[in-house]
Amino acid sequence: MPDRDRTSALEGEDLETWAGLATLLEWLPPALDAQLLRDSGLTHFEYGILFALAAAPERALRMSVLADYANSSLSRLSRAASRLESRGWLRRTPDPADGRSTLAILTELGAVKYGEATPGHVDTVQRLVLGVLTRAQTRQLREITRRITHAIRAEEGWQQTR
Amino acid sequence: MPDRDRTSALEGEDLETWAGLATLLEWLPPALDAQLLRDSGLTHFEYGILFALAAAPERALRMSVLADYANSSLSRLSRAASRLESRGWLRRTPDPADGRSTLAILTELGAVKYGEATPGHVDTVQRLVLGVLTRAQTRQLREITRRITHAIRAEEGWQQTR
DNA sequence: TGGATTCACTTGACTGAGCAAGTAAAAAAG
DNA sequence: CTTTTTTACTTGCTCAGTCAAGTGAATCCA
Repeated sequence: MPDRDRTSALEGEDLETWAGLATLLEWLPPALDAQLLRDSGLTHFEYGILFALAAAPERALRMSVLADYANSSLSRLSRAASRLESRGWLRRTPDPADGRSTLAILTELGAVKYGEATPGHVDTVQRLVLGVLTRAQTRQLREITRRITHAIRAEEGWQQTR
Repeated sequence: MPDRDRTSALEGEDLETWAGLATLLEWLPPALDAQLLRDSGLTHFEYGILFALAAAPERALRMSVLADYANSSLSRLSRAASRLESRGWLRRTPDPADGRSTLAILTELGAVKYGEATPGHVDTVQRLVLGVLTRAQTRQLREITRRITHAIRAEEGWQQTR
């Protein structure tokens, strides 16, 4: 684990690295949204919700669990769920096991929608990300994102679902 | 340059890699904003504007050039500039050389603000990103982001300042 | 068992970003 | 030189996201 000098300005290679990542942070999300919106009328965030539900047993998850999977605050998820619900792709019902919880359930229509949206999205991820990296880089990227994510979690006391 | 199989679902290591990056995309920007907002009342985007101006000759740049540096649409920059202007950190004046263009100029107050905000921000970038990576990983990250960014630019016909 | 907490959301108010339409200046066309 | 087009923004509208406050349901605890 390195601990390079901590002067008070990013310089040289570090600056380049950081600038590159910052640029990625600005450009990649809009690029993903653009394809999904154009082809399926979904944001990447909404797609993520469908993805998580499609993979879940009974195609159902508690809102709080889903929020966790989708890296989302509960409030953001709540609004997104309203949108998806109004389009018939999702429905919500109180959890019979605990009246406080709400189950988000992917409808049949939602499952179809998810199936239709997937190939284009996967293709985009391949074209923009996985496909342009070598195997070694893919492996490194996995480790790199893991380390950064851990650092973030450590940073902010790690509050559950924010 | 690899060209691995293109089935229509992300699986195994590819899925892990992508999930890791997607998580980073959700968590890192808020983490950066959180520190900057708490300590300096600036978003990362606004900080980027101050950074670009501080490094520019005369501390001035045309809005369109600045938009490019800040990975921003002109409309987004225009609003951000209004906010910064109302707080006295920036002023705008028509470019004497071309009346269509507007020069964004960092004020003395803005330069001070930038100076005060920088150490904390740099420290955060070190703690969350550069400091948790090995030298080799930093180098790889630079190349990885470069490749992905290029792929995005290629993708969308690359429209100037969006 | 009953009153206070805690939990799991939902919602109102506000802010920031995107898109499309508008404006003024410069450049190009005729 | 006038008209048209292009350039460089700015702004109104709408919408997604945050924060804080609100609402029931479950749990704690005396």
